[in-house]
Amino acid sequence: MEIRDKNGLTEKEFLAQYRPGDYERPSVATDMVIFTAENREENNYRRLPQKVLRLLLIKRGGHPYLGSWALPGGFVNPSETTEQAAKRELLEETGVKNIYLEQLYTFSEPKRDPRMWVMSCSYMALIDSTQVEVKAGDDARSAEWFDVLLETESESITETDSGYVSTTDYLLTLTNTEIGETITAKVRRTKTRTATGVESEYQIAACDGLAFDHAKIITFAIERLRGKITYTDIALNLMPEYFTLTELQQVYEIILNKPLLKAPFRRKYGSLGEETDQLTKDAGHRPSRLYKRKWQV
Amino acid sequence: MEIRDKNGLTEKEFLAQYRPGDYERPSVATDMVIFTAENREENNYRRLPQKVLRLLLIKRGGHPYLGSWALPGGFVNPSETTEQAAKRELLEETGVKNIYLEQLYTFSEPKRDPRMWVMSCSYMALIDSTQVEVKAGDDARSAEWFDVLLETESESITETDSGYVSTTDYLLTLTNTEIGETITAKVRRTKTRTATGVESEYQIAACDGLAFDHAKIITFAIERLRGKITYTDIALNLMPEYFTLTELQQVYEIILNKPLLKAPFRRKYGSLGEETDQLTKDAGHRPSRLYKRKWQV
DNA sequence: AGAATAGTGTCTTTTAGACACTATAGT
DNA sequence: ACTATAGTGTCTAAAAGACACTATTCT
Repeated sequence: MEIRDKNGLTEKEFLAQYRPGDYERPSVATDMVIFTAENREENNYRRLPQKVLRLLLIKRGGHPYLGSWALPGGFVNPSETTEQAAKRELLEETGVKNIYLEQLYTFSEPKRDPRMWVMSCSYMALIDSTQVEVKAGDDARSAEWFDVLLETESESITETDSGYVSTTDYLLTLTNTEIGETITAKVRRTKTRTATGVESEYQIAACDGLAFDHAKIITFAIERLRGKITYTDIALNLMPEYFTLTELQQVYEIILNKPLLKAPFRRKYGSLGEETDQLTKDAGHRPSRLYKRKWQV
Repeated sequence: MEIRDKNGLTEKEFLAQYRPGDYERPSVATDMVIFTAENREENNYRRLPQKVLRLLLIKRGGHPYLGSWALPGGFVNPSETTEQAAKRELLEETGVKNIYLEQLYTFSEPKRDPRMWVMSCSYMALIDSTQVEVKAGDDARSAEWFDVLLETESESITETDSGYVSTTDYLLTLTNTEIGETITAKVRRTKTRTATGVESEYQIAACDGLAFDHAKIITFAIERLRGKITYTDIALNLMPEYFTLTELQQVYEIILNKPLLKAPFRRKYGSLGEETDQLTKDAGHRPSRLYKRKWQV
């Protein structure tokens, strides 16, 4: 390793004398979309509890977006990776340690934070509701779980001479009935296909109660989740260790936001669980077999 | 918008007086894996030219990794997104403007650059070889296209009591016969599945001639490319406007690194092209119909 | 008995995989 | 005529979709 550069320095000498320039650098933060699937009890004793998809938001206690809700997250330290930073934040916010965590996308619009240049490396986390124990919010900030609903309001495709433009208008609704909060946002996804390139873009068309570009990040996360549950086993990360196949199907249905047929669902996804000899009890109807999470390889 | 924070400031007043702290910030760069599919002529006049998958590397003219090859890229400016930075670099390196570009992953190991804290937001670009016109390298740096081969050397899965550990050893070989360079790297991918979480990790086990963690980035890009060609139309981005179905099949074969059967391939991917009434000529065998790129919606 | 859910059987349609066959330009 | 590739037909097996049927527990 005795190669010398044009100044006659070896790599070791070069690094010893190296001083970074003083050009501007961005702050880098992680933002996390933490999903969980929770049971919502029915008042009819015979009825099964319904699953709901929820995500964690934190009320902002200072400017900017004071009073709005934001994804949990924070700045990355020089001694850690973005993933380690996300894990650290996750532990602080939810007290959960070993968790499914997946990098989503790095958002880098220069003006996405009105204070300064901040890039956000976003992550999606999936946790099973039996593990969650959200820390009591201290004075400045309160954390709450919101029911998630992402609906496609309209979709259109326009053919152009060299490609097409496709537009999807999403309506994102986040609700928490206990504290009486409802957040809505409209996110438009545009995909422009020309002869030699594509542009994919998310725009926030309307936003009531969500800070920064977090409506984009949440939409992105739900799209990713929808895409992945059909061909991977990530849905298991939302399930407790023992679950029934109907519960698993409900989780698929709330994520995809559409009903699925029972028999084909069981044929396709039944293998995500390992049959046990346990049955549910006191259900007011035929008991259901419990399955154990079986991670696919 | 007259909400005031605990210091009695409105958002506008807050932003006017806001001064960023002087904590350390990372430099953020983009690194690009630019793929193209090129024809390699055969010396038998009857034989079809074979497609090869190539990627662009740049020889480093200074420390660190002086003399090694690196992915094209550069630092992100405060006025642009990472994607705009990638496009700017792409134009500088290849002279290509409208291109398929996809964000891959943000690599953030604090020590991935020995000089300082640098995060890399990596992108994959696909360009069709008829568009490429690599700029002549100036004195300090030369850009070259390398043939790409990613092979799975070994694969193993060990079941643990609460999950499993799966290991894939990849051998990455990049060659350019004209300049007589061969670069090899071994990348190990480890996926650790425990009761309540997954860790996915890429490690460089050996590396000869590639700078930084670029062997990881390239491996990641090829995995993504392999995954996506089976269920999207991205392979079209590697094709010229008019192509034969055999050429398209060859592109699939070099990316997946395995032979495919002709009839099922045509049934599945034939619809990626729109039939024209043009035929190839002077082939020494039956001419082939030309198809036009047909972007899926 | 009746409500509500659990779980299975089976039909049709689609898709994937494998392989063999026919077709055609150029030398 | 022969070479090398183009392009199609068809069989089988597997998967997806739809729906109806039977089974079981608790009140």
